[in-house]
Amino acid sequence: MGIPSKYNATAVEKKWYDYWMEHKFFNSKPDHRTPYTIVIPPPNVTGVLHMGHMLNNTIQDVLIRRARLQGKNACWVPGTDHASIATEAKVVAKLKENGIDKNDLTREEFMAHAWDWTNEYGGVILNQLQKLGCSCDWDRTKFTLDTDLSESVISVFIDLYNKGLIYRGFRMVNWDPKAQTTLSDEEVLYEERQGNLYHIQYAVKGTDQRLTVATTRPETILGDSAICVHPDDERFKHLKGKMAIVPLCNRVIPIIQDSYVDMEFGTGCLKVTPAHDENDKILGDKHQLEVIDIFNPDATLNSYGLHYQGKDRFVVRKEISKELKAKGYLVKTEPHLHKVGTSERTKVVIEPRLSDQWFLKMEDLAKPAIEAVLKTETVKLFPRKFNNTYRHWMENIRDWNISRQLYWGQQIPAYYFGDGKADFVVAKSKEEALKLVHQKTNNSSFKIENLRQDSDVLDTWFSSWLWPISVFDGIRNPNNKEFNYYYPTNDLVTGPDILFFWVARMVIAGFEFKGQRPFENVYLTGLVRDKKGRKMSKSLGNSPNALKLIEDFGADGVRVGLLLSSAAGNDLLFDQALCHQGKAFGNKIWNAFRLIEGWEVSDIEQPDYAAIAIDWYAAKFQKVLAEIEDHFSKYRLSDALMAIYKLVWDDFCSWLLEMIKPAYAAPIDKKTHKAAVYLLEQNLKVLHPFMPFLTEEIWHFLDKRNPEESLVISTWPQKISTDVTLLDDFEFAAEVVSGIRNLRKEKQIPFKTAVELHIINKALCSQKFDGLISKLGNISQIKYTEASVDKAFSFRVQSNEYFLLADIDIDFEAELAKIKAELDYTKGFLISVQKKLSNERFISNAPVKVVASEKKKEADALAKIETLEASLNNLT
RNA sequence: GGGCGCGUAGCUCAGUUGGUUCAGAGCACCUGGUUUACACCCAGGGGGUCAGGGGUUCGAAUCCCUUCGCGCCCACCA
Repeated sequence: MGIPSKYNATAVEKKWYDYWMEHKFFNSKPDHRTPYTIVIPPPNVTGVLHMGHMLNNTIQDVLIRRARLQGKNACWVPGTDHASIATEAKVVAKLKENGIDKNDLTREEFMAHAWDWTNEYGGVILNQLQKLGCSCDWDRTKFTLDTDLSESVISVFIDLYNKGLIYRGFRMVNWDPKAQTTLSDEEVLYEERQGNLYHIQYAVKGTDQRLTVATTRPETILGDSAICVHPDDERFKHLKGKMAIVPLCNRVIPIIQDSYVDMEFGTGCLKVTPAHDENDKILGDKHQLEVIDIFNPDATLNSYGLHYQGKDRFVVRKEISKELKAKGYLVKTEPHLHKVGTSERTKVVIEPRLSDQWFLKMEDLAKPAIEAVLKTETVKLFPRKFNNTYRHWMENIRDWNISRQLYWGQQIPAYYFGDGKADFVVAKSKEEALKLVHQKTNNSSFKIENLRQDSDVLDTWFSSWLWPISVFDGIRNPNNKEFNYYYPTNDLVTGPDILFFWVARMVIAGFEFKGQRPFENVYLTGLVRDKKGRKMSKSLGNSPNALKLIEDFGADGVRVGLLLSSAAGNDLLFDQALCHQGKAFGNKIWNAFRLIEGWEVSDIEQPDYAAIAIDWYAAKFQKVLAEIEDHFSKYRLSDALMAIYKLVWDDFCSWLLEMIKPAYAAPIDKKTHKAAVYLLEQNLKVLHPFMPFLTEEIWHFLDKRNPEESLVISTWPQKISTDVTLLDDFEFAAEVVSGIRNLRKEKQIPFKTAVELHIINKALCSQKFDGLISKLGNISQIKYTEASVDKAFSFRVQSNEYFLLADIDIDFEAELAKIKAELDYTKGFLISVQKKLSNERFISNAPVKVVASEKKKEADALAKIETLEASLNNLT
């Protein structure tokens, strides 16, 4: 089989992905090996691959592939999330396009449409993840609305209800008037908006006095049930016990006093609208005020809105302010910057609204989860800085509103049998519910037809918080083999934006339902931003097409590009140039492989220089391998990749291959070639998690023909002991080579011209690398000498002196100046070191090690000065 | 308003317990180099008052105080 000169990523990637799938290399079953498990953060079933997914899943794939190479039983469970609000919104929009209004459909009809839609468009993202190379066990693919997962959700709801942790409450919730559902606090985003502060006058009943309130929402005056002033406010003391008249609707409301009011803000008079503001609701409860809801669910005004009935809240705001002004009630309007809650999904302004909702008590549930992260560290966050954020949220946790007024999701298993507030039971089926009703009421005349199931569904996160458990069926069958084997999972990789939505709640669920952490480590990635630091978004159009990137740079190139500069938890400013760098790296590896494979191998003796070069790289590889392991242990994946990048590019390609490369058209000896191939294979192993396709392709060219010899299921390099002195010796030799190259460049001695090198080996450095120095510097002969050489260019490495003999005129003045400059610098350095050493407090306080190193510096400097002065004397 | 974090080369960032050449890496830039794997390349080079100021220390990018600039999270005053 010929080796193509260009690497064709697209063709290669498809070939190997199919091959891996065909041989089921990604599949996992419980066995005797140590499991290594990751559950994917399930993307929205309707989602398409974007940069965030690519980063996230590349990281997971790196971790899982490395674990697989380490001989662990690697299991990466993929799947999708039903994403109730987002998906339902898409289905509603789609139906609307076809002229169908959701409200005209029954629940069952709507669900049928939604499932059709999901089956048709859903899960596209999973195929896209395959293009990226993700080695998930696709046979395990789960969906949060699968029957088994839904059953788990329902059973958890019932369990928590029976424990007294779920309750029904009439509460102020975040209402999304577009989606017509409630949102959790986490789904509300606050945006700074320019609004107005309207100063509106209310008449005081029975007097000709007026008082002025300031409000940002004039339309809500129709729902006012009191005016509130501070009890200590001298300006309003005379109003105590009086009544005020609401403009336009002329309703008479009390003037109450409460220290909640901020005397400094606005006019010091607050209008109280308990139905439309959380704080007003609290005030209302305290003072037993009437609750007047003026809105329909879509945020148009209802009959309390008088002549504004049916109009949208924002339209009314404009119109009512005009009317108030015309009638003399509006005395002032001033610009006011304030924050407005908006829906994360639909972007519309949230309306605080009172309604019956289901809540989960969180305080006690959170306790083990707080302890696990902050005290015992059985769950570790990477980077650690998120511990503080986690603590802050968990210690101030509020009850979780888990009901949503949607169809798409698990319907709440509560069944009503009467009109009273407590006339319901919670059960997993109507039949069971009926039994409970009979028990509860002591009345067996209730029939199934009399039962009405709650129409709300559960918050999506109420199913995804079970994900690490439910994908292994750990709720329904807590003692099943798979669950016991794979759970707790090892690593979770996700964005910090869902630390509370999801991560914290999974920890809670893990302890509540299994008594164990759901995962050991949480790797929090940064957000992918554009080059200018802006969030990537559709509206800005700054998000690159993920699939196009893979086409252009190859999956390996994109993976490397993404990882090259993405430290955990830091935002990643994405630049396509990074992918280009990734692709170039692939090209470099490909060509290194072509070079090695292109050599003609012959049964000749191995040159000494080749033997030492091979030994050196073997030692270097081990050193870097240890660094890589260390980086991985700290989840510093980009550092691990950079270490490999430099190892392969600089040490393997630029040094090793140049060192062992045979002369033009000459063959290479068998032994060196075999060693080079072996070392290349070692490189491929550590590269594989990052660049799975390219490495597998090369691997198979290296005589690995059988499926069971595939790189993907190969073994991670072993740690072995090597001759570490070679590393220092090589560093020294490399400096000598650099010295030669510099002189050649400076004096314009072409590389083709061989030169002689004389060495005064004062530092007594190893001569092992002389052969290589000759080869890399094109040195005709190396001579060791005691005395300086006239008519030669010189340079120094530590206290060693090197002379390059070339057939070129020497500029003595220039040589002299160079040596003098070096001498001055070294003397200066010596003085600073000696100053430190003559400081008694330094000697007595600094650790022995540090003092010793300063002494060594002094000795080295002295030796070098001696060398320099000697050559200076020789020249003059 | 409360909390957390950041500011190091043109850009993106490492720098762990204050102490070995600790002032670094990658990219970008500049100079030179094409017959012999790769111009997606090779060899070299320049570039930083570690945001500013003060303090502790024998010693500070690292610890403390302060000023300035930036980001995130939470709560939210009508």
